[in-house]
Amino acid sequence: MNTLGPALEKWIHRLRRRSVLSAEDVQVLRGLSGRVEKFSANQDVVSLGECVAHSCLVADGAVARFGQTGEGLRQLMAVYIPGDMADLHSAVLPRVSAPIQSLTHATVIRVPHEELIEAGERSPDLARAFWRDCVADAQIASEWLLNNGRRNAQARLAHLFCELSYRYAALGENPLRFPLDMTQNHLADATGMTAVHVNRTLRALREMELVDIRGRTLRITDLDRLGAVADFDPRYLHLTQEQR
Amino acid sequence: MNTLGPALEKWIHRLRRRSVLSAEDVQVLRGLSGRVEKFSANQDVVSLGECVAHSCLVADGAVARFGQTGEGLRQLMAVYIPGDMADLHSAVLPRVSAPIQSLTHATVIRVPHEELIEAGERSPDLARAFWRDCVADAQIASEWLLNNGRRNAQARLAHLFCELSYRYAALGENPLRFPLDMTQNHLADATGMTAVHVNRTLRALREMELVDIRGRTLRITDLDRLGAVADFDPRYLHLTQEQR
DNA sequence: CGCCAGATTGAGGACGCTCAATTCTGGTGG
DNA sequence: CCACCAGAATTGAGCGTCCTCAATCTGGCG
Repeated sequence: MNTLGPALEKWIHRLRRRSVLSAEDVQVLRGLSGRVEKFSANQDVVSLGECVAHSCLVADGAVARFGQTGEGLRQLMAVYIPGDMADLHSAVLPRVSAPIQSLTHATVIRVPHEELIEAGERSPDLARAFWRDCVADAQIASEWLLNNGRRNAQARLAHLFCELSYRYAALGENPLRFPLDMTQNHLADATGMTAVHVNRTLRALREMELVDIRGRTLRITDLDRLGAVADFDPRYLHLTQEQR
Repeated sequence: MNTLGPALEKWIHRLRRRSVLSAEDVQVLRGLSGRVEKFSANQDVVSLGECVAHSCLVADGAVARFGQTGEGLRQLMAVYIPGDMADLHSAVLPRVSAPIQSLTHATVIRVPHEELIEAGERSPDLARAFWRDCVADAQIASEWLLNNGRRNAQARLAHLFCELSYRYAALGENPLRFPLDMTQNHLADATGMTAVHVNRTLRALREMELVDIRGRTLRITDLDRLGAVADFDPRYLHLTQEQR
């Protein structure tokens, strides 16, 4: 364990679910440094247009990547929970094309690109693991595109909840009861809906006894049926190792 | 020039727009091999669930990546035109989570992953260029997500046309008159609409004197106004070099 | 206790969908 | 060279999901 604490371990754990890493590679990862920063809700972690020199590892809370139209409509492009390296991709494309903001109180560790790139140059396996991680995230974005474009309101929300459930499960946490650090406005921006319609749809899901939101925690009453409503197939998350 | 011909040169050209590559790196790329394959419309180039050992370089025509819901609704996740390496990402994630199909007659060159990976291991710059290319593609998918989730029918189609215009321009071709190898059904699947509504929206765009589709070619009458309707900002395409 | 962001509810309207029929087009074989 | 055909484009009518606007309610915090 190093100064970056459990968040880094979670990230390493996730990388190892997706790639085979040698003990040395893991040691290199454990040697990464970082600066801890805390945010309250709805603050820019990384701003649009900025040219960043660090990637953000989420240690606590939740952050998200936002897109925005000219009229100011927002679209959430990804949600990051503890153990996620929110913008690993910025290591190779440092100009920020979509800002990252905190959804609630969040703490983030900024890891220097320099160290990530150097680690990748020393170990091709590590370089490939980083590349693969970005590709896996891209496939999540693609699934969101499908979700957004071709499913109805209930399925969209259900799908998002299923995704989070599996991601929390992969962290070893309870997949049926986990923090949902998003307001209904955030949910609306994630699913391309309005907050009003999110509210009504949420009520429908509650009345179907599928999910229940109490404060900041989401309870999944029936994951199987929720998955059926969502048309959910967890394979796109690439949470299990699939080697070439 | 090698056996892979102008398609490979186009791809190298695109990589060099996004990354600085040494002359040696370029020579390595030119040394890649590949097997040419031809397809008629709507055939699987790469099938769902398959574990592929090659990436597909588009030489002619157009192909696209498809998502599909349980009910069979389809969502186009990306369109690839000549010079695009459609699934470079499969080099690190070979299991196909979204099939690639031809949109019209298309010819594709299958490049062995082996050679790509080896090239990346020899040259960290090349490895980073591949990684960056995948990241840039991911940002295009994110922009599609925003487009799909937060813009109306006219803007969605206009945005797609603008994107293609800039991508053709980057290949040195006419940005105001280029092949649109997509049926209205494809356009519908790309934008999360129905074919009927695509048709009506297309008529509206034509009546606004913005675009005109004749057979398989798209003519852009007024790119500036089209861009305004689309709320288009080409930066997400990463077609100009932006170094760290 | 007052304040404020977020959640909830109502009513009406619009954008895009469904279903179905018709026309157009390009490629095919006779 | 023409007739034919299948796929694509086009149009109409009616409907439904989701949006807009606006008001009210709730819970946490200073």
